[in-house]
Amino acid sequence: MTRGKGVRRPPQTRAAHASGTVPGLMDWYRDSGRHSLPWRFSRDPYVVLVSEVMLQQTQVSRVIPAYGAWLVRWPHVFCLAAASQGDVIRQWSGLGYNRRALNLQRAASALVAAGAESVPVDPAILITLPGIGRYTAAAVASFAGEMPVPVVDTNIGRVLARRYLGLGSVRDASPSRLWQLAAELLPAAGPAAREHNLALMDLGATLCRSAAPSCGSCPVASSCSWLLAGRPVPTAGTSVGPRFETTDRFARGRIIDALRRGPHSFDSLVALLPSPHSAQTGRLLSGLEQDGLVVRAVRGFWTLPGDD
DNA sequence: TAACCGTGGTG
DNA sequence: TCACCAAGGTT
Repeated sequence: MTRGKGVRRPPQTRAAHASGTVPGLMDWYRDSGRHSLPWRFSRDPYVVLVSEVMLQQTQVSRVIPAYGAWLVRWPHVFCLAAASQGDVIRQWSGLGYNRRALNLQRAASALVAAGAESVPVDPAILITLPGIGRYTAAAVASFAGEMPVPVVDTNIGRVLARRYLGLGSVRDASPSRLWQLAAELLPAAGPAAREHNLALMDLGATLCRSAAPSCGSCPVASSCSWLLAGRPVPTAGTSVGPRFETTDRFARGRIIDALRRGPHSFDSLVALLPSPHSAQTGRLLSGLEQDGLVVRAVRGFWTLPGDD
């Protein structure tokens, strides 16, 4: 397939890092960036899209093995578009937020149905696809397409909020302000913008962490508004929810995981929940059916879509 | 817009 | 132990 076509090491020449819009950032990135993350060696927009969707609210360490296995099985957008939904949901096992898997294939199918021969890198097109929002569209455009577009994820947002706005938490900053800041700081050339975006992201992920940031090692500490203000404490977090095991999210996950192993009767699905109630199970199955994650089969059995 | 959507790691 | 968090998106 075309997967290997765009593979190359990120440029690490001195010239690419000699200057930057954030003093100190690119020199730090050259020495301390996460250059070995597998998806950074590719410029194939399909490959980058797969990584970005998997990384939505999911840790890097959990994505790495899933990413490799996914691309072995479906190395091109054509392959994913032709896969069965059940197989796609099974392959997503362990990543959570199973609608992401379905949306990723819906996006692939929509592209192929529209005559595309590859995943586009135009963020205006990408954002029209299911499961792709502002961040993911920008990430594919910048990281795969090397287009000079700003990128704001939770890491970059936190770095910008602290360094430029003096806010301890990204939750205290307005998203539009963060995107505006990211645009103002963006280098003009696409390849340089890509490295800049990755550098900000790595700084947020490794030093400028949400909890216990390592300001002592930070390359921009001397100009950080938040640090200079004495690291004021962020506003209080959200209220505490119920135990996870009592939530719909947990029960939905149990049901999907059971159906990954094969069809189940309604009664067997009721039985595997922490507190077995047929009313709750029926409500959950209706919701899952609405999402397209489960299908009613014969004789009151339930399956993953494509397994029936 | 606030709530919802999984799962696992962490201090 | 547990509240918080993790390369967000959708409704």
